[in-house]
Amino acid sequence: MPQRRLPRDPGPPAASAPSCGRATIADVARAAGVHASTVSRALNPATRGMVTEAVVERVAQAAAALGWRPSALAAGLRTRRSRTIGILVPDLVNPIFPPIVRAAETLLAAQGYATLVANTDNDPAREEMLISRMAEHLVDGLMMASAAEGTHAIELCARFGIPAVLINRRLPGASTSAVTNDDRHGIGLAVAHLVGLGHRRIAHLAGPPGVSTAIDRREGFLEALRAAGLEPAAMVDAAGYTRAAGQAAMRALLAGPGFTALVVANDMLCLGVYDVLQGSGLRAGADLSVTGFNDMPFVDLIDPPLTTIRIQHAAMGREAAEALLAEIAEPAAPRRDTRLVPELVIRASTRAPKQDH
Amino acid sequence: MPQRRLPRDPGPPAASAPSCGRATIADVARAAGVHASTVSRALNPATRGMVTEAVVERVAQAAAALGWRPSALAAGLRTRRSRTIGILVPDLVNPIFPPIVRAAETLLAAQGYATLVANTDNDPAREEMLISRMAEHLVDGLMMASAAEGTHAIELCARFGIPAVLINRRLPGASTSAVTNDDRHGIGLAVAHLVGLGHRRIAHLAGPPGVSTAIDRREGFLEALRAAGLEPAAMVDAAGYTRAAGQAAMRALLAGPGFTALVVANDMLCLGVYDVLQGSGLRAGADLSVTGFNDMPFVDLIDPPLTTIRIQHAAMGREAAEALLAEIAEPAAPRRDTRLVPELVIRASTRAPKQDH
DNA sequence: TTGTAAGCGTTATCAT
DNA sequence: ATGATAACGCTTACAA
Repeated sequence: MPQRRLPRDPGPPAASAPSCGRATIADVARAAGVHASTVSRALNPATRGMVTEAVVERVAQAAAALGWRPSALAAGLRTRRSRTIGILVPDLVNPIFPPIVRAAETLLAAQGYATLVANTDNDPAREEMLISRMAEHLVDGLMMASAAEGTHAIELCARFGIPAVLINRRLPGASTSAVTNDDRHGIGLAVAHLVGLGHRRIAHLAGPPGVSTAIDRREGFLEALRAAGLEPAAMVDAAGYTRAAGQAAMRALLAGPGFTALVVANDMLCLGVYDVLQGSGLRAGADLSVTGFNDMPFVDLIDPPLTTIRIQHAAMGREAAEALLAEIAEPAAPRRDTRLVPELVIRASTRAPKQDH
Repeated sequence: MPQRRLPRDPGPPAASAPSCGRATIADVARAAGVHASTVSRALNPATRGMVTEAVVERVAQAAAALGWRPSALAAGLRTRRSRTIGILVPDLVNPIFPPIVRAAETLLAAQGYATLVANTDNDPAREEMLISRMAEHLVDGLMMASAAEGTHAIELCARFGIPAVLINRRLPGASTSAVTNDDRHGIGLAVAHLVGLGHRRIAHLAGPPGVSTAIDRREGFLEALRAAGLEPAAMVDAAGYTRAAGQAAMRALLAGPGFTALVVANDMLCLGVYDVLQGSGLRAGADLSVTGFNDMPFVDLIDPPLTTIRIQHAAMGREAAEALLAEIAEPAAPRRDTRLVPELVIRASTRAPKQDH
């Protein structure tokens, strides 16, 4: 006998398997002979205390028997939290991001969160669209790696009321928590290393203007040089943190005054530097000392292996996730500005200069 | 005057901004002077046709004015689709996965989907937990890269009714759609290249037993060798697709009969091969020709640059996403088994053998 | 400690 | 073409 479907037939009070699809909390309640709200309390670790041991047991058994799984959507609709965190990166293919995302995801998963990942392509419009979409999905928080300049990401998050944490780069006036590297210190390690090797004519291939990592590393470079009583031999800005931009900047540097060592703002740029060096019949290490920044995967395998500043990729993802969860748990808590301390990794791209000047 | 909170005060019928939090469809309805269901129809592209042009316009304006954003949770609860897709990878840090995930995410984002990413660590228990969690979040589909052996992933997806697509590896008896490489063909390209260079004593460093990529590449190796009228000089299985496993297998190979060329099952293993070679004072290319598989990022920069089989990383992610969306749209459609055709990339790790045997 | 009932924001069915 | 209403599955303030 066909029945009107919408007004769900309450059916016989006896325990019965769900007619179709997944079991709901009501099915479990029926099977356990208690009310749905009791099931909810028994199954939720936070409220389990309100329920008698025996009932908890009975409910758990019924739930297991029916293969009940909570609906994150239904719960989220009610509680206004989705147990979901969003991560925005410019481009997951850039090798510095996977370790960060991976570490964050692992920590978040352990805390019961699912992780949404999206690529912004450094495109503010796209970023805006992605943040809106994540807001629609009611993400509990957002981690943003290397937000592009001129982004409205922070304002958007604020408007949507989404707690956010910045990774890798800070943003000029933002009062958002951030987990970054101590870039000034890091670049100082490179300079000190080169000075220790006997270099006196040291140049800097800087990152793109306006980006916090570039600014801090440039300043750190100048500061460290000054501390050693030296002047920069040359300075050129790259147009972006890309291999191609590294090539262009390196060509510009070679057209200028001479230098025996080059402090580069990041490893990706170094790939471009190596390209140009190879094209000029020069060799990193032997003819020119080169240092990078990031110690991204496999720069230990390129030829010659790159001396660089190792950042704590995984710690960055972990700390950012922790900061975010803390902020979600206690929205009023003060923001954190965490600086991770990088270390120098010496490989074959740096040696003493051929001749002293 | 304090009021009871839960029974939401309907308030004056006049258009009024939402008291707090985001505007709902009811707020928009009030502002536009129509019923909520009309708003829903007007705002949903699929049902917009049911509503008068003028009303659509009025509703759209009201929605914009109130800054209304749809709630994916509420919609999902009702429609049983979350517009969310899950991607499972063993380890995002393995460089072959980011390009795949990135391409998939980009395509999915364009189709209005959000992408959940998680790392399984090749741990079946963890994988099971992650799939369950994604099921709780009601993912509309799941993409699984390199499912571990002995996994119950497929059964789980079936139980939860989640459409799934395999990437990179197939699974023995699975009738799931899969997007993989034509591994037999690919490895054949490597063999043909080496034979063409004059090699006659060719060995194979195979992948871990039981994995489809390893099996297909091993068979493809033997087949291509036979086609050239040759016998394998040696064959050793690696314990996994890791650098360490590559080292171990390479040591085993060096302990056996001699060979002038080595076909390795993947690039990551090649890193281990290079390590051992370096430790033995040998050089890839000069002393032993070596080929890899995957053309993962930066193997063009290692020393010597690796001759390898380039797979279509991005296409893999794209095709898999497309296949998944197709399956979601038409669950009854037949499964697809897509093989992407790889190509040979010749670099400095292969040359003619020093002397002919 | 447990039951009752309302409500989270949508969509879909029915009636008009 | 639009309105009324129930339902999606869960949580929680309140009552008992």
